[in-house]
Amino acid sequence: MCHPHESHPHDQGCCTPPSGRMQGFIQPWLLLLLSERKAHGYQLTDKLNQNADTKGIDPGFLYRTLRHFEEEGLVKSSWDTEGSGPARRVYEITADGVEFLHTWAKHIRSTKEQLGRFLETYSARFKTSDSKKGR
Amino acid sequence: MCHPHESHPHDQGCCTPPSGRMQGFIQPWLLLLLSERKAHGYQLTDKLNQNADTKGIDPGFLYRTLRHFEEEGLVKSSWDTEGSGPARRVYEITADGVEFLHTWAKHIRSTKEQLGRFLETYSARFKTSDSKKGR
DNA sequence: TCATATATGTGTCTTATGCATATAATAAAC
DNA sequence: GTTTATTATATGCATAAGACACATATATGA
Repeated sequence: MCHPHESHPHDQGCCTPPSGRMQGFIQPWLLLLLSERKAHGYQLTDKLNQNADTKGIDPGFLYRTLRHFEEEGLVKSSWDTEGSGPARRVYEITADGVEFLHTWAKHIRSTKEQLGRFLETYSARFKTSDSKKGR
Repeated sequence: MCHPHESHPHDQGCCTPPSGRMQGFIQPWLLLLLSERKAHGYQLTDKLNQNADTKGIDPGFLYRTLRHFEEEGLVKSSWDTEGSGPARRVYEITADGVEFLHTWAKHIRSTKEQLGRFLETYSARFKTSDSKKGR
């Protein structure tokens, strides 16, 4: 299991470059979206699906994450029974949540820089001396 | 468990910005180092520890990863019984391993770009209008 | 009343990785 | 020459993220 040349559905890490999304990438997007306006899970799914980087989120994961955020005080929720269809749990970001989004953004910036440093070293090692053999 | 304001030793993902290293970050570094010269695990640990981004790797993880790479044909190993101390298992990257490193690098470049797109959206939302309230 | 769309969840499994611990051989100390 | 430290490799176990499948509930239209 987990062969580099087969592409298993949910190969993450291991010896394969993670084919899926990087870990902890959806969460800051959720907080960012909620910082724009309050929304319920289904709406958030729609918005995430409009962005290639966050497309195809698992609803189970989404709702669990939102509940988790609420436990942590990053968001708060209330039921919206207005309108048609089943009730929606509407999430709203808290001050703590906004603060936390800022912390998360700093982390993402630093991760991006780490990746940049890897790519620099990598490029220095393989600068055009790619010894392209066929392929 | 996993509260944003407590900093647990190995908080990864969840609702906290991952405090440790991002998933799948050490592996490409290992292949990159091995693409420069063959080495045994202990040497690789030393080299990783010289880089702030890869410092403090767990030996168990290192050796397991190397064995895994070997199963996948990305590296091959042989015992070095010369010199003092216990035998060292010396790892050498294969052609497949080099190719795979390139694939991995592409993935890292794309992840970096994803992070960039998040940060752009984030900055657009919070451009200096940080509404700094004390804190 | 039965199917369908909307909306929110739970159960469970795999995998990555950290931490603790085990093993083994040689070198150095006593 | 036996104990201790250093070098080196490896296994066992716990946890957490996330994917997948499935369960639940309400409203609407046929």
